[in-house]
Amino acid sequence: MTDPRVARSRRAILDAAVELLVEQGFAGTTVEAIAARSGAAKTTIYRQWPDKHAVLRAAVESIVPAAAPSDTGSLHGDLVTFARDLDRILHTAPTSALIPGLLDAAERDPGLAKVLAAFTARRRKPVHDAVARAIARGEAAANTDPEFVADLFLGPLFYRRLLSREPLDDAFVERVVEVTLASTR
Amino acid sequence: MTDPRVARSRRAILDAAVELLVEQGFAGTTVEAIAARSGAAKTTIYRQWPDKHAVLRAAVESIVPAAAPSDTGSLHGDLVTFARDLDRILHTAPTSALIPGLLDAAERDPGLAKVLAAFTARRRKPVHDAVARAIARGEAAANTDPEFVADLFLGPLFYRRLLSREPLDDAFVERVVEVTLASTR
DNA sequence: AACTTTCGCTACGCTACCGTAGCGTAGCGA
DNA sequence: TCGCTACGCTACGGTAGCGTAGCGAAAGTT
Repeated sequence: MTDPRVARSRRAILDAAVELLVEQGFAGTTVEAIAARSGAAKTTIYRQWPDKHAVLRAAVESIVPAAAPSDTGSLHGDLVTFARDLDRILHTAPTSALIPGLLDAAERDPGLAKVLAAFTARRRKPVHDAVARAIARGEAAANTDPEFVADLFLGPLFYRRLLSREPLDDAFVERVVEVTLASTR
Repeated sequence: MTDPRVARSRRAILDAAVELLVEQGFAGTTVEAIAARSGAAKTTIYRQWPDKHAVLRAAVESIVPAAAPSDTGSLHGDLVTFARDLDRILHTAPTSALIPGLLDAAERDPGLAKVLAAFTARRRKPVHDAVARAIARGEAAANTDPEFVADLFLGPLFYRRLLSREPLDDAFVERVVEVTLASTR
């Protein structure tokens, strides 16, 4: 159905684009640089996408991170595990460096705004699930609002990453989890 | 001492730059557009700043928002007032539209990272002060960590603005304040 | 083996911007 | 009134980057 050559070049191009987005940001990423790094010719890029924006959008879409649903048996355990995971992602994975640029770009590009929404939703889901399990176990109050828990829990974590630029050390995570748990009772 | 002509053109240029930053973002803001909108000649811009980056930095610096220290007599009142104020700023003032771009630019430009740090610090200060007053009144535990309170309180507010893009309605603010208060006891 | 499709390559045209030079003019201060 | 300084204007040189055209070669397909 699909020519393996197309799949190959497509993957090489998107990988290179992601690398460059991480290194140079949205504004600094050029089609020419993507071509150079991927080994694909610029013409090949334009054969698969109509313009630069489409390429960047596809690149961002290509790395929507896998959600890591962890079921440790307690809400406390689930949240701590999740936060550690998030910390790792926010400091190592390419995703992290992309977030600020994505936030900015989403402000003006509706297409990227959708990608961002998908990102956010995928981030929130494990929290929702953990809360649902906790309610089922009787660990959390039945009327606990999963949405609010997600805001409350994820807010400080992202705030540290984006605004105050401090690390998510264990003590901090533990305190945020503690407060979050308290709000579910 | 300072020529009024310099002050006048400087202000016109920075105002125009801020407007354009809000509308077009960092990448889309050009010196030529700033010149056109401000009524100043491009040469005048380059007489006052060495290059484009310096102009944009100055523009961002020129709108560091005034901190609104509100002392209502209770930590609850202080926080609610602060959150409403923040909501207003985050949805109307030019500051708001600039934040995502600033976050992204700070990722690569150390100069702007400093501006961002100043921004953040100024945001956090009223919270610190409110906590200090609450401790003095005996309303909050003496060992309450103002830094943590700021993270806990501001995190969800900014998260809503940047990531989940939902409004800061009264019910949400009230719940966040409630949880924050609980953490100080 | 014959074909079809995609590829990489080179070479462009074009536009948008950056940053500078030189000029005559208008506002400012003494 | 008279210098001084900043101003706006026009005109450039130079660069980076987008997107396209046309080609022969290579990799797939039947």
